[in-house]
Amino acid sequence: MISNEPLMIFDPLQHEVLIQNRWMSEGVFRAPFAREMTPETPTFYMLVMLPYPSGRIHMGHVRNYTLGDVVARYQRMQGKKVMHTMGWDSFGLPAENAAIQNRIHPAVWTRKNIADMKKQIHRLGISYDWDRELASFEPDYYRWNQWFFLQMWKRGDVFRALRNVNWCEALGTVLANEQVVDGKDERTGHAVIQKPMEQYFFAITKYADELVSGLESLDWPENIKAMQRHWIGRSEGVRFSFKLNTGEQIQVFTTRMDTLFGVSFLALSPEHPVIQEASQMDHELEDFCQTISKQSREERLTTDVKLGHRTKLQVRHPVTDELIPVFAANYVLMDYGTGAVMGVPGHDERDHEFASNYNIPIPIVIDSISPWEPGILINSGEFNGLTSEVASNALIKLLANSANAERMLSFKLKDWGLSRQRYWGTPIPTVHCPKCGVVPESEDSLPILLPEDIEFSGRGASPLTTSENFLKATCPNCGTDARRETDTMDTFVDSSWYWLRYLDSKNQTEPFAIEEAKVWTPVDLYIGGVEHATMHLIYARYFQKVLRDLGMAHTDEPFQRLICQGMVLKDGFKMSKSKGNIVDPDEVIEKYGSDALRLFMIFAAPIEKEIDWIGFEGIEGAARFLKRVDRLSSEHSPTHMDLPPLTSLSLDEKKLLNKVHQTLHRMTDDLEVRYSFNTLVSSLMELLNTIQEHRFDSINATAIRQHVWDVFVRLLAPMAPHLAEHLWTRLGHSGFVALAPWPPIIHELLIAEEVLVVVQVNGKVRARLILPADITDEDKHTVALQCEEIQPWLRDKTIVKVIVPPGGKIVSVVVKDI
RNA sequence: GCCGGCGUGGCGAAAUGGCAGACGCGACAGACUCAAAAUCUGUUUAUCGCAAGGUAGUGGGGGUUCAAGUCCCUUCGCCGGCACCA
Repeated sequence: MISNEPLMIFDPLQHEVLIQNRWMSEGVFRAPFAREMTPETPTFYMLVMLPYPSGRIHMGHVRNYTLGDVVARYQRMQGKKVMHTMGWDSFGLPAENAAIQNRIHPAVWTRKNIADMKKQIHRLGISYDWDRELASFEPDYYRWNQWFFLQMWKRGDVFRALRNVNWCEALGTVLANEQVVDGKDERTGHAVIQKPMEQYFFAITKYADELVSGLESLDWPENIKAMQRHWIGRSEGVRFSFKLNTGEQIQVFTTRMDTLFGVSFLALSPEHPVIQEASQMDHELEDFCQTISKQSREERLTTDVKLGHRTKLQVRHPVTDELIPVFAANYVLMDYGTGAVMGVPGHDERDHEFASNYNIPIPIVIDSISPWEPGILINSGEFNGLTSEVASNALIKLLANSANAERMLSFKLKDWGLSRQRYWGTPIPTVHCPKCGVVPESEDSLPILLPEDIEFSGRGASPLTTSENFLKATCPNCGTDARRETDTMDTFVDSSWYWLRYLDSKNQTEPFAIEEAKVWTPVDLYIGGVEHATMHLIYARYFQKVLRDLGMAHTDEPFQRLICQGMVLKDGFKMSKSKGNIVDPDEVIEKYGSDALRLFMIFAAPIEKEIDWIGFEGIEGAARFLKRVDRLSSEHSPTHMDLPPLTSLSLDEKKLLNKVHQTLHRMTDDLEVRYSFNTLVSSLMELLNTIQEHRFDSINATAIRQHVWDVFVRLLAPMAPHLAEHLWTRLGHSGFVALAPWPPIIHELLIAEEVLVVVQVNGKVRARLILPADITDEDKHTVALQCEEIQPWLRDKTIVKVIVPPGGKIVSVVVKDI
């Protein structure tokens, strides 16, 4: 050891990089493969959401990665092997837009952005295993998207169907929802219409029920679970048919079978086949359907005026045999339920509104508190007097044969449309054969590579259609010349399994080895933005279930615990380039160091809340704290002496050690159970204040101080790892604090010698007593009643009762006037 | 409209039914300094009081409890999600 160097005061700008380099060169954060570990080795998988490489990291990233790093570093100090990695969600629209605007190839643009962001993330000192880094735009990654697609095709999980897309006639291209503003292309202002196009789908609705029930077992925030439940929208109901006068049947879906006698019309979606057929002989109906079809989905959903058109069709009520008119109505959606609704205006708000507009009778058939609630049936023939539930069951039974009534589950969740008419994505591995139709590629032809000879004009069909070489293919079935599929995959496919690729990112023969997944998954903790609460987190859960059924996963759910962190704002607004209110992390690091930035991010607010970046005062506070730690600990000269026997300690010394171990206990709980991060910092600040107040100079002082700082520095290490590393060395330790064991709690030091007991009279605090910690509850009772401070409050009163909660810190006396 | 969450000092916040405001920021005062910065010390919910101390207080109202920021009911406000889902 060089005598002067270890006592050096820490200079973030100078020392942080050196420490980062040491971590890197020694491979401190390398995660082992399952095959390198014994089965008993404890592991922890700490995952943060895969970032899009936009070019610069922002404070939201800093917050996310710092919080993840706190957990990763803590778990490592607990002796676990930790999987903590970083990668790039590097396909998607922005790269393609950059290509159109700046004539730069998406791959070049993306590579540069990744390099820039990586440099920034390095400066934060996050403990990633960079050997496992991945980027979804590399053929090495996306070939496995294609491979999964083929496996899913085999299982019948992929299908093709028509669905509306945003079509811009002027550009001859499909646009993403975010590119369409007010029914126009955001960039050029050309009109956008809805046009049905044939596309690929993953049959996610097959798993809809499991995606709802699976939420139960997850340790996720309630609001996220609620969002997912809502999104999937499971509802139990009945499907049955009404007969048209032509003999044809119209199936409806209802959750209120009990209101059957209140049906006074049928409402069908304008896209319903029965309406489509009828409109061929009814020009007014055709016009109506035309009008509605021009509305975008958004328009249709936001108009509160319900539009309808009375058709010439009528159906028979399945029980009463009455004639019921059939309407086409804009408020009925073809893609939910059966696309047809039995109109019960007496007991459904929307039907009521519609019926009022079109002078349809409004029969009342349920007696209940509110017209929309279940109750007792009235005006319902032989069913009168039954409860809604009993009547529903009876009606289903009655109509089982005559109207094919059966129970049915319905979901709001739609199948996952994964086709994108774009270049910068995973090519879908199929060909269009004139003889065999759409045929999947063979596995050994993968990867289907993105071609380089592409023109980016922003108009016309997918850029892939401009590559002659790419289009040329042979049918894997019959060998005839075929045209290669030009659709690429939704980028949500990339992010639906990446945490498994991290486990085995260099594997050339399979997406990952199952043995690795068995050891490392499910992910123990996943941290990311709340904006991914539904889409990404549902798609990822779906993929996990598919993988399980392919025999490639051993759990039903991918992410056991989830935390969604709040955004980082500036003056109440989201930081964004257009608002010019971005605070660049680099700027902060250059001024205060990354430890200070990290500490502030942890301390500023509870993880799930927003942080408003008002100014740099918060950061300065964090930097000030770190400087105090550095200075105060530098007053101590390291020693190898052990902690003296506890019996030889003075009260003052015990108090300090007490605080140390109470802090340790609390912080361990915050990290292990509560996942409360801001309180970690305040606990540590409190401890520093206590250390500063206890500057005793006794025989045991040096040995005690060594213990105090040994613990303190390790508690600091997950949050401010650079300074902690520096101090660890200065305390005379070799090796990295990052790999040092989390300090063990000395239980004798957890219990204070003295405790504060509060005496309340009628709920008001009247005395504070310092009593020996081992006092019995009986003695507490006695001492409390005798203490001087409460006597005035007992004068002229009768003591009704005295409550001493077992082991508590309070004595509650209840009195009343004599 | 429905679902979920949140309302605590000047500000960010803490408090596992048991001392509300820990910890930090800011502010004010003092020490050091020729001065400033940095650092250190103290004060900082309101209100009454010279003080000791009292009283009120966690959006509003009500309740349960010896004890409520915390649990229950109700009401207002803010944020997020979904939005004709039959």
